[in-house]
Amino acid sequence: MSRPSPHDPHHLAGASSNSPSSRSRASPGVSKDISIDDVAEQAGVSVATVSRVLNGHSNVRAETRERVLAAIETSGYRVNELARNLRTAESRLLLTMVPNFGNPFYADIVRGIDSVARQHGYFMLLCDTGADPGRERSYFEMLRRRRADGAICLDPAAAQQALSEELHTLPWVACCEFDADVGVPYVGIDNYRAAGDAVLHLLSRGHTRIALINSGDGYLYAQQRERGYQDALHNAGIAPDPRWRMHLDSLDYEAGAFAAASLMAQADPPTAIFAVSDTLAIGVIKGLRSVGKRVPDDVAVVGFDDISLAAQIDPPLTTIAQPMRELGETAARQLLKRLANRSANVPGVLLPHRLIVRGSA
Amino acid sequence: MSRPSPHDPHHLAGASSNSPSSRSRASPGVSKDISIDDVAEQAGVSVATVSRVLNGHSNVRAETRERVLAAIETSGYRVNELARNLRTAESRLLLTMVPNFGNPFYADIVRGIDSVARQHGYFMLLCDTGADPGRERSYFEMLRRRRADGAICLDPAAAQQALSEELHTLPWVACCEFDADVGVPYVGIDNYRAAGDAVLHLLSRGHTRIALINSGDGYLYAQQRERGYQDALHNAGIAPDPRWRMHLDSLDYEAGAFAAASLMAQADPPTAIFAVSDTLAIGVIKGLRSVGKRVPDDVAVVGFDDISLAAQIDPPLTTIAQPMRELGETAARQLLKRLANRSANVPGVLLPHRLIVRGSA
DNA sequence: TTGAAAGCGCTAACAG
DNA sequence: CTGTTAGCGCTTTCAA
Repeated sequence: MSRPSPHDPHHLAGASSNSPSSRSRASPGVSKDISIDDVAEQAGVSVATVSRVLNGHSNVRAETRERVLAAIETSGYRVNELARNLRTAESRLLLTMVPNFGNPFYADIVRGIDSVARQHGYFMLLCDTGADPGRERSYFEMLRRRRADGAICLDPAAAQQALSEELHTLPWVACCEFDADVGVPYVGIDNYRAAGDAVLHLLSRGHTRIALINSGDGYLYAQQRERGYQDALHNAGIAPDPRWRMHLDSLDYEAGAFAAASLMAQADPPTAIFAVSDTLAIGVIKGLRSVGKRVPDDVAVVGFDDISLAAQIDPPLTTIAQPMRELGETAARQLLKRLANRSANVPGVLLPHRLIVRGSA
Repeated sequence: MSRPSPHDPHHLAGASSNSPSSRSRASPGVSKDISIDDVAEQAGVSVATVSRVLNGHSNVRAETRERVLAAIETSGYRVNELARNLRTAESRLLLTMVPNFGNPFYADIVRGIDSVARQHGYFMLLCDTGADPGRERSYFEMLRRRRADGAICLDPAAAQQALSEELHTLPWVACCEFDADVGVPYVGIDNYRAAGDAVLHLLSRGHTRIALINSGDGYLYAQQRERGYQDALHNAGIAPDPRWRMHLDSLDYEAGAFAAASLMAQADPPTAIFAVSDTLAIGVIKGLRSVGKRVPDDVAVVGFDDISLAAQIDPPLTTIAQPMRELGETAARQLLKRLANRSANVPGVLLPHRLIVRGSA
């Protein structure tokens, strides 16, 4: 998208006008709306011509274009995108649904989406669904009502599936949380292998009593990571104690702290903990400390995601890094591709993760 | 907004239709769009009547209404909001501009805005400006182009002012970061008094060598808190050492850590630090630890905001709490008020802060 | 209680 | 290169 386009947010018709004439026909307080007709009249051309210069068409004589531009400038005209959108049958809005935007994990993903969207002349609407299928549905409904052109959904697969029968025809892609078999384009990482890598690291440090602090079952990634954890342990000839597997319904710091403390209260407590998210892991470290355990000396901790805070805590968190920004960018590009060609076959894509070894394990 | 409204996102015309007839006229892959005309025809009424039932008008005979509803249901019709928006000349979209949505401080504010917006049939578009006046301008431009009806801006006052001449006529309100004299409706807290309260607390703990870690001058709140800090000290008969006042261009953990370390490298280092944001304060604690200082024994730390993480770190952070959720809700209500009545006089409002004493000071 | 008809402001054939 | 014109799909007078 290199040439100036009508959808480029930076292509501001008359935006630099500070002249008082911008409000030439203003009645007290309210500035009267100027339409394309006014501009046409002022420039002595037809609305079609104005529309052409607005949209950067080349078939306008330079001199005419200047005249139109001047009229736009002095009148302070702004395109009415409501009208444009109706006419072109697109809203140029993309939805991004997250279960909880207080979770720092989403920040960079969302930035990635936003940046690609803007590059292509779209705006991104961030929607907090609270992982509630009802809320989620109401956002998908925006697609049907043409308030948005497409969506990227990071909600739990469970919530997605609750709607899936009716959702197949809608233009959206799943991000981070997806069911490869469901036929919706997706982008994410290989959660199974990533969890395995985390366990392998702990194993290589000599741990055998390794606990898993997982989130609830609504998330597919949770199941994938759990299988990765179990298989890695089995492959090492270790039969994991089921008491060491915890399932939490929250990713809050508190939840992690609580889980860690209750793990330590067991008879033969684990010497290492793999938490499926950094927020959880940070809580775990706090919980450990509160019951007098040192990290990593008494208990090693590995997290997941590599949020920016992970490097800041004490001790710095060893974790599996997800390429958040790329995840978002890729998802956005997939969606755009689907929008450009509704029948395009957009495949699922898996991006690489990597283990970041810091102080906690 | 108690009666079903055309703008209630939960008022989903025909949303519960799962019948295959929803795609009755579908060609392979693409489902043909159904318009209000189709519904009218199918129900044997005029489009005007369909429109009336869509909008919950009472002047439709019950039997007719049923017929229309049935037609909507079986056809799987969805209102085209692009058309509706053009006709009613509103987009039902509100913008929220934040300088950096990775900053957890904004999470609850944004939730507050979102919740009030949704209650009133608006959607909220979250915009990350990066505190860049250019980006900010492009979002304000959306108002002029009618893509959004109003905006709430949390950007630095400096960025707002860069645009202020042209922005007076636009429907927006400033939140948290505002210049009361500029004539734009605002909501925030009394930063001057809040900073004073933080200092008073440190004073009451016996500290006299109190440092200030502040953000850059672009933020008005920074100046207000700095004055609060200075005056509180002066009133206690203390002349603060200028070397103890630091100005950072970032609110990152890293920045706080670095500032703390360099403070401690001074000849007569302070025994207490007041950081103007919790993220900074968390970094400060880490920085202190990295140079071998204990908190609060060697150095006391007070933060600002009371983000959820504040209670989780070690030691738990003493801080000034802002009523984030209420700030957002109030800002949204102010904006809505202004939208409902363009000439309404919407005053600025200050919400109460409070000191939360935890372990760090 | 209902319908006919006039646009909302714009884009895109189509014709010149 | 430019203008005329027909809508996009909806809401809303105005009349009946």
